[in-house]
Amino acid sequence: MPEGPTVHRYARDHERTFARKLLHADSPNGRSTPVARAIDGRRLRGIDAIGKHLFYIFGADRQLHVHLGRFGNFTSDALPLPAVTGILRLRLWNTKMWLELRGAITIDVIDALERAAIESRLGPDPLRANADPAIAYERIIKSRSSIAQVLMDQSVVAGIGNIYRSELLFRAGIHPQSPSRSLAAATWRALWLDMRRLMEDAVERGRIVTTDPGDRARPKRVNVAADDRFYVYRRTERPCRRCGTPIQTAVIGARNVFWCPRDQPA
DNA sequence: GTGGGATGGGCAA
DNA sequence: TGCCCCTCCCACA
Repeated sequence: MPEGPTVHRYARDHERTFARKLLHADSPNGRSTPVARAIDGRRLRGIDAIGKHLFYIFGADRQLHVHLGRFGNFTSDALPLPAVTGILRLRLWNTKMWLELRGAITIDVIDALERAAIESRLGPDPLRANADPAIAYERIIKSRSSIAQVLMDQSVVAGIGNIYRSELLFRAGIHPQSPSRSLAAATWRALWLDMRRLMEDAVERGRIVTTDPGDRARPKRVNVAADDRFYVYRRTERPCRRCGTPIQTAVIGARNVFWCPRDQPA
């Protein structure tokens, strides 16, 4: 269940393990057999991650496009291939390692034109060096939606998901229902820097942590709500880590958003 | 055993 | 806005 950093982390790991090598591919559940055939026996040249999209490049016009959706995930380990369990859409392997892909919403082989069309729909990705936050800001101040709605829009910022929107707004002290178009330029610059830092940190750690060290003294981890990785995400009715006020929740953009009514006043 | 959710997104209306 | 697809897991019986 990935946001941008999870996807970038996969790209980095898979690049190290599988790039520049000949790969084999199959689709144990049969659903992606045409895709497996299109890449089986070919050399993986490199991998690009843009927002939540992954492109495994076997040639300019032969790119494996993966979007994990809400449920997709990869697992990887050393050969031999394990016995197939569950619904296994696509499996890749080289002479040393294997990779399993499950639950993805998109598994396709596309050409350069199709890739360009996908990229054209995405806003700047804070995890990419050439990302221009000014492009996102233009869209933010034109929108008539709430800031929580707009932050989830992949054509505004690519890679932000439901955890980050709640956590970023808490860290910035912004109420999720604030109008997007009233966001000050300086506030946006600070928000961009904060998201880039948090997302880069998540790529390094391999997990999302949005709390600052002083706010997560308790090491034990029982469930998400008790987990001290987050300030507000899925902590409904629990006391705010900063001020003790019960965390509120509401559905914005068909997803639950969480906030502290005291630290993020309307 | 089952139902409801869950870190997405595309599409029709 | 609502519906549908993707799959797994856990609280609750």
